[in-house]
Amino acid sequence: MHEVAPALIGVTLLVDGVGGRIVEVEAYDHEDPASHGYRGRTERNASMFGPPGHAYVYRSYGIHWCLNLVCEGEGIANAVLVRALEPTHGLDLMRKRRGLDDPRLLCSGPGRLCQALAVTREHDGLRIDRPPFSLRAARSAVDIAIGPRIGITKAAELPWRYGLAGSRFLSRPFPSPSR
DNA sequence: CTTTCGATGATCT
DNA sequence: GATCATCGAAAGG
Repeated sequence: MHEVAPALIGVTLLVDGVGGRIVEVEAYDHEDPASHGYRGRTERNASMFGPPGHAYVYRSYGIHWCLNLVCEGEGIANAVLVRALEPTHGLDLMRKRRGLDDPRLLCSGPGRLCQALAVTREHDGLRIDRPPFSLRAARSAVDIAIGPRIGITKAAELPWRYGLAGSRFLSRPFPSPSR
């Protein structure tokens, strides 16, 4: 899980040919009170418990969709929330879907990214290595930033957020290395 | 720049 | 009935 999450940074994620490089991700494991899988399998989170390599998509705040990639063991609810992309493919379509021009605002957040890529409940449970999804390996090694996760109330202190250090496309900057 | 707040609906208690 | 892995607009410094 915590090997998979940072390994996703820099990977190109496309849905129907539209998407970009993953620059921000958060890990949620089965012993994590903040995870949807923590309290066991339900109708909503069923795909979290399915085989790895599938998508888990859920509705957030009744308004947005959020996309996870399920990792590791079938029957174990481990997943990675995709929080931000650096748009590289299908910019015009993303602008149209989002009603915005600024590339920085197209995919810099889990809800925004799903709107830009048109991810919905229909993608829940689909394999992420087959159409409409596609993944392309990172072109080269990247510098990974680590910090606390965003927007949660439980286990908020755990540093399970991973990102591309210094990227302009993060949903929020990572805390400075202190001083 | 910051903080606050409403929208909106499925899910879970 | 309460919660929520969010966003964007609005208001205040």
